[in-house]
Amino acid sequence: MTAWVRLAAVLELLPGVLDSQLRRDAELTHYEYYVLAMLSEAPKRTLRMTALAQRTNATLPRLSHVVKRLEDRGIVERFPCPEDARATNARLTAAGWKKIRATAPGHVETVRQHVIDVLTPEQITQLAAITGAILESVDPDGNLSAVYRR
Amino acid sequence: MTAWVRLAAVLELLPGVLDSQLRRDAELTHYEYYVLAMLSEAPKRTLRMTALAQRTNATLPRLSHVVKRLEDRGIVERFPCPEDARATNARLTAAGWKKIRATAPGHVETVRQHVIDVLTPEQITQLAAITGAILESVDPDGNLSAVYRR
DNA sequence: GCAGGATGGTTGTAGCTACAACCATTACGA
DNA sequence: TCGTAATGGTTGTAGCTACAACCATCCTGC
Repeated sequence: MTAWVRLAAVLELLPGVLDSQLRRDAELTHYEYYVLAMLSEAPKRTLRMTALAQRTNATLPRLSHVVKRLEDRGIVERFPCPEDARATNARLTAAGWKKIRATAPGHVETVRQHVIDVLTPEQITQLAAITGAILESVDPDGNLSAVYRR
Repeated sequence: MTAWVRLAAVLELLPGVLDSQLRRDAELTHYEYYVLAMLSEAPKRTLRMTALAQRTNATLPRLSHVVKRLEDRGIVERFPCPEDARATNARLTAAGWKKIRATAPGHVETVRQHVIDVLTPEQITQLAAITGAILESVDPDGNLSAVYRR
């Protein structure tokens, strides 16, 4: 019971903390940040919408709306995929690359402050195992989140 | 890194799983369920708005909107606090009590399925300690969540 | 070579949350 | 005892997400 009550509280509170730091410092949602981060790590900073949705644990409609807004802000751009006329590619613009480079340190610091630094090394290992088990039951087929699969 | 990526994925995915089970089976949000659960455990099934907001890890405006909607549905009722004219009390109605009694088993089962049952007893203990540490840094003054304080 | 389904993606909209502004009541200090 | 601040709560609104509906392209079997 204690474990569940606390986990529920973390589920409720932590996203708000992350969001408000990013909104304050970079006018970004935590989810938007994640989108940029995944793009920035991809070859040519480009990813198909479906792949990006998987990596960011989101549905396609959600991603589509978010990318549209980021596109309006000049942070990403979309173009049709040459190999598959159905598909759309999303690519980080130069401005987007600058943005995430500038934003990352502050965000990483926030994550360290509230999660990593308050745990012992053993606890971090434990957390990886625990969240891994939960993810496997929440998303058994691995439809989402190819990333967290070891 | 692995621990954080997975935790972020849990933060993104688990609420959706809980929400959709409750919406499907009871037309309730996970947060609304939590509100009803806290009321049902309180003396006289009544709590002041501020206390209820604390126990549910939410801001007062959010709670106010939610309670208004629950009131419209006949699940809770509000009445001014006799001792402090500023304060408002929220109380579970008979219908609300029936509702949560009917809903709890299914919700508990979902939580077991996705969290409790996929972990070993040691991992559950570890999870309580880990989330406890995170909560303490996210909410150092204990402004919220009196509940999870041991 | 084409019918039917699967895949990839967008759009419309209802509903919830965050934030700021606001009002009423109570507590406190000089 | 009165002015000021703190407390308790509500409301308005902008913005994001979920869900459903929709369209276009690709694949498969026959």
